[in-house]
Amino acid sequence: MTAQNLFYENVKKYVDLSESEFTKLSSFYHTKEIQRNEMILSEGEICDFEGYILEGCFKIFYNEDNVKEHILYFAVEDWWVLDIGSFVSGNPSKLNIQALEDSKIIMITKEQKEKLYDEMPKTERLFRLMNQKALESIQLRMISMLNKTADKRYLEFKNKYPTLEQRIPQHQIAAYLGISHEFLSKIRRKLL
Amino acid sequence: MTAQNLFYENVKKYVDLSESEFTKLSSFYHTKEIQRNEMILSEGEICDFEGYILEGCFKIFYNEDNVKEHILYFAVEDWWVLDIGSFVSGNPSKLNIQALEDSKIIMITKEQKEKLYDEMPKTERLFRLMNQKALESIQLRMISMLNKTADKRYLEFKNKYPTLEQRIPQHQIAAYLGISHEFLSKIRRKLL
DNA sequence: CGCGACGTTGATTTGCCTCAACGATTGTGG
DNA sequence: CCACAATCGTTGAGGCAAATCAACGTCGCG
Repeated sequence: MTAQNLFYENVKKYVDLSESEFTKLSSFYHTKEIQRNEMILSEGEICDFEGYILEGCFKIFYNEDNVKEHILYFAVEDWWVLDIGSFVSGNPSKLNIQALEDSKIIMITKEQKEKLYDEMPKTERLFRLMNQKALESIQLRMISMLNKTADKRYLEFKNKYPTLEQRIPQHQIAAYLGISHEFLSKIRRKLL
Repeated sequence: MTAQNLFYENVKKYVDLSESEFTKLSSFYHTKEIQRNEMILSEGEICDFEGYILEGCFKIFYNEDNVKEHILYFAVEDWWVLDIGSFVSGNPSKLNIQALEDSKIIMITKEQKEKLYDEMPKTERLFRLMNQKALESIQLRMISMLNKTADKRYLEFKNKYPTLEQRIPQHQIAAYLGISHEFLSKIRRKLL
């Protein structure tokens, strides 16, 4: 499967689109290659794009006191990268988005997105469903945060994203789990 | 403003609807009065409804080992009550929803909701936008969880929902913040 | 080679939990 | 209308989970 087809397959899970409709949908997007460590959004900027990942991996994170990073989520193939708050409201973002690998995404600007909704009303449904999925998934994580100690959350993460656990440095996983990297190291030791 | 008007005003924030369109939209919903402490969803059931609160207050919570409650969110006037995961997928819910006050909501069944989308495509947009708002708000809370100690989170909560802080018993606020009620009590003492 | 990114380990401290005991208030059935 | 239970909040003692700080080893890379 080519990278572009990944998008088509994914879209078709949510709405019926003919090939020509998909071609039209695609025309609103443009491809972008991003190098490892490149920032595609920095705190204070307005997020005027929405990206869909064809290849690679990103972290979406919050920077506390310019010292500590807290990772809101990792995004890999078939996920979205944007700060939805900033994208929707047009307010400056508090988040940062950075590539963890050389990556390839397709992007749409806010302006184009509005046009897309106007010209292809079907996409309202597509993005409603995708938002629902995202909402569900972050709710599950919130429950896990309220509920479970760090070792349980780590096991859950490994279980849920076995490939991510390989691709991403441990100290970043710690920043996602909400613990220090030292403590994650100690958890891993115990689990052996 | 009557309770019904609350719904109209809220909907109009997201999409343009004529009065007759709104009447049609309303016809998909039915009003329901719910008494304090009544459960409208229990763990294991399928959430086949979506409710919009006209009056009152609910907690949406997860029950750990049938002992400890973790509150995913509180919902008051102009919020929604449902388990979106169960509602969308049709799988049994892990969540519970209970009224904290005598309440009045309007409800729509899953079946009716599908019909609503079919007959009034504009509502796709309405619910897409509402989901976006919900997504943004839970993301903010997740950052706060990753980021802040309990006393900061408590102040943030008070600040953001000053009225809720009055309406809701402290031990429930503790369950929302992810701390024990004893510890919340100690935090409050310090803050005096 | 030398430096920066990454990971490990130990010592100490701190945030928060658990358990237990105790008022105050509310609710409820007799 | 009282008695009693249930709910709610407070406080203290002790313990555990996780943070912080510091030191050190490894690896990849300019």
